Amino acid sequence: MNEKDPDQLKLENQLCFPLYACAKEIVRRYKPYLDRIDLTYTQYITMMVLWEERNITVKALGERLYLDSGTLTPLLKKLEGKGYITRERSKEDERSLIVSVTETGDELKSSAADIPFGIGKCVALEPQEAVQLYTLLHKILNGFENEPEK
Amino acid sequence: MNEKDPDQLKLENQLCFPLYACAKEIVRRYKPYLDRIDLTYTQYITMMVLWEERNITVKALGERLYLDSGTLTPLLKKLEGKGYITRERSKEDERSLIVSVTETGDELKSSAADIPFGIGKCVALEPQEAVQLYTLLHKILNGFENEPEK
DNA sequence: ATCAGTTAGATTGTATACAATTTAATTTAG
DNA sequence: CTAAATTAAATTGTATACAATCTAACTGAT
Repeated sequence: MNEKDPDQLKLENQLCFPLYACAKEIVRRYKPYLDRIDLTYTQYITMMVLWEERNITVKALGERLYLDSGTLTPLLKKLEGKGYITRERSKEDERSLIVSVTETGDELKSSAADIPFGIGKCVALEPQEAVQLYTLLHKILNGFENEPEK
Repeated sequence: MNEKDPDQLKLENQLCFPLYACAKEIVRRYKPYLDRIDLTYTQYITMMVLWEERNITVKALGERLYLDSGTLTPLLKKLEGKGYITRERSKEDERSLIVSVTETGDELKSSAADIPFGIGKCVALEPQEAVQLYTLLHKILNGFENEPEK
């Protein structure tokens, strides 16, 4: 496990690569399901937060989704265009934009209800392995939160 | 674990989301290291395959990296522009494009030698947990390979 | 109260990703 | 052998991502 072990630069010895590839491939497999409700994957996880929170600022949404305004601003404008959300400035702090789910957006949730099950079928893990993976990923994500301020 | 359990649509109950977020955040943490050698993450994993294989067709490269020509063609043209690779049609089959690492591209490998170690520090996992994660991710990826032809 | 510093979003520019289509080369079926 | 089918890249169009910058709104220290 040397710091300069040249084998560390082999693709098969990387941890990040299977993570990257897996995430990408699973998101790709969402597409046929998401096409039916006219959402992309990023739009879908955004709606997921809104189905739960009803309304949320762009900043809080970005923290939940690990996305910044450069990604969210155009995406939220698209969701607004589809009529699934509204965007309005906060009365208390005009800098903040509050995103809220519309009735149409809410109705989408029932159409999405079978998606997690459909995706589950394409991930070839036993239930207890899925829990293991979930735990490990969240451990990494929590590690990021405790990172030193840059 | 009902097929229509509404809680399945909560972000925190998703397996794909932490996968997506983790991959994205780790790639983002590569940036300062990769900036030094003027590569993006996708260019880096491409070079990693080339450091190992010396030369490879675009098709085989795409299979290794789970990327298609729509992503690879412009990326490979950039790597060619930087002088790290060459691109030439195969003599045996003019449809195939063979990508080869140049001497300059090869020299890059030693500059990259400390990157895996640097990234390792920002992933807060014990060595045995990293192995566990590696195993689970490869199990999912292998599951994809055995998928029915569409 | 004022202005320097901070904060929230929006914007700009670059680089992926990928579906769908196109083009050229190769293979195969009749 | 030749037309049809297949294959490998390239191209086109849409949608992320994210760093860097910008703008407007708020905060805080004096």
